[in-house]
Amino acid sequence: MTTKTSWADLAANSAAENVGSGFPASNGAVGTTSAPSRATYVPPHLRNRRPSSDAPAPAPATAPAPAPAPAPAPAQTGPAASNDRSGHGGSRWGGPRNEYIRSGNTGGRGGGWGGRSAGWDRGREQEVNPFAEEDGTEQAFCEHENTGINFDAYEDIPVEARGDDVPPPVNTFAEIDLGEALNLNIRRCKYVKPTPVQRYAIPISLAGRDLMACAQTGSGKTAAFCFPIISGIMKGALPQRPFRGARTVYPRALILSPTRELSVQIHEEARKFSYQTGVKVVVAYGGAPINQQLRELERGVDILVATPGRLVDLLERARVSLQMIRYLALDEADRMLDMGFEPQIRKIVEQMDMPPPGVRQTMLFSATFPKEIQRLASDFLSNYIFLAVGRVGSSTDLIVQRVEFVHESDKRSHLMDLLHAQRANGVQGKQALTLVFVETKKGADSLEHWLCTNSFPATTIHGDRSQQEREQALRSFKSGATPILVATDVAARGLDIPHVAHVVNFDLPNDIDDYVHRIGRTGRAGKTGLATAFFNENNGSLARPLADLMQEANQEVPAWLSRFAARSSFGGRNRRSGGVRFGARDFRRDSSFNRGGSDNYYGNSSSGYSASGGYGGGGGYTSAWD
DNA sequence: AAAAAAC
Repeated sequence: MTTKTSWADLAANSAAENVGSGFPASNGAVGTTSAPSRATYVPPHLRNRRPSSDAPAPAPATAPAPAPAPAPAPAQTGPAASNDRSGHGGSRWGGPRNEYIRSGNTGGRGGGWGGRSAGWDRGREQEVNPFAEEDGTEQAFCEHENTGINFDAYEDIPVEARGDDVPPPVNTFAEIDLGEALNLNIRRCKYVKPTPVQRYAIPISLAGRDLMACAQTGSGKTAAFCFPIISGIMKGALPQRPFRGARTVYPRALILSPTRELSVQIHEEARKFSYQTGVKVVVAYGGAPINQQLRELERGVDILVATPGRLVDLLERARVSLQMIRYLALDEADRMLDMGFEPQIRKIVEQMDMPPPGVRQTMLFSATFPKEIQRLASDFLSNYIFLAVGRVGSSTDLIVQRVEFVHESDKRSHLMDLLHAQRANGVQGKQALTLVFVETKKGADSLEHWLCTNSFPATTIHGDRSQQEREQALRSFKSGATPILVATDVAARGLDIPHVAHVVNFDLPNDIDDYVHRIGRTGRAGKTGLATAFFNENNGSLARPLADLMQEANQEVPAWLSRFAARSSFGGRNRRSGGVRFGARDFRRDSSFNRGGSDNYYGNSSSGYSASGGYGGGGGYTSAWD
């Protein structure tokens, strides 16, 4: 067994490093209020009808328009607008750029379901500025963090793009014709240049191609599928809305995700990207009052972000039709297609009124993509491009992974040691954010209670809590009010929680995929993080894949773990063969599915797949870290 | 075996 103290010290140091000096108090509302804009939402089918008096305002041909937007030009889209690369885009909603509006509606983020009616009538008249509604914590971090994506950490990333006629990648956002409005939002988000997944996925997607992408969430995966969707909807031909009933809505794009919180997060991001583009994004998920979501939908929806259960409900009520869907995106696609979700997904995608593959454009994103799931997924795709953006071993030094042998009965005191050390090293009395994963919902409640009893401010998120409690827990954790979050796998995937310094696998998962996703909650955006796992005799089946994973990530593998691995190295999906960890492989390459598509390798000078061991491990397993 | 996802 290794020494406790060294682990604890490591945790503490890493935590302190990540917290930085300016951990602000939570919840300082920012953003000012100014005169409401008069722009209203115009549904896509009306968007080419521009009032005759409203001639397009001339704009400088080049300057990226820091000036106030031209007069309100309600929702001008359509082919005419689409070719306008230099002109008056960016302001179809009119109104000055700095109309930072904070409506009671979305300001209610902190307040649960109540109080949302307060700003309702006002809210429908204006588009809330999504850049102004961050809480104080986010705002304060924003300057340092958003601009601080550590692109150096993304150098030397091997990429495989495979399929017919793969469009070449871009190096800058400027090379892509996304439109002025979207470009302005990209600048507002302080995205300086595209991340690797964006460089490859956006051109592929803009070319209208289906895509299976294995990519890291922390590096801008959401934007990678949102930008082309928003751009495409802005430029797209105007649909004839089919008649079904006054209350049925016809979104143009559908984004599905496996958890409610992830859908909320995607919605928040997509709203930033689509601000003042005229593209309306709505989110629908369970556990929250459906009436409110119905009202949102009635106000118009171009992009619907949803969890599967609530969407099926809406479809069965005929409140949503998928007939006009042009874009389908599945986030965490391998999870969406695993045993628990597959029937629901098939129902939505194959058995309702969604256009078939080849008519709609389908994009699947995940970090892990087991071969058997790839096979399932190919049902939803048409002549797709397989894209893998993986890190080579050295880059994963960003997350320091530790494994300790801890008997069940010792886990709590062991956790306590880690937390004590972190608290001692906390900055300004604030503890670094620690995310503790457990196996069961009961276990989560029990551990949370025990931590609180021992004066560690903790909260918990799992599926037995009300949605209100879940969202409150997440907010409280993010703000630092309760710097310890005990979670089940509901929080394992996709959630972007800045400043998580330490992920503790109090109970290890049975599947190495889940481990990969869990530890990916730290070390995001090129920053470092620490992941500690408590391993004991109950985790035997994970020994081999865990040891392989750690070795490939240049982590120190304890000798006792290697012994466990040698003992239990028989078969199973968990088993990794060979040294291929951060590579990715298109299952079409080694199956009868192979249609002879061409290979496209985009390595950079110093490393590529060959340098990192290639894809030839034959493991049939694919992962790009998160 | 557990977790997630509708009411």
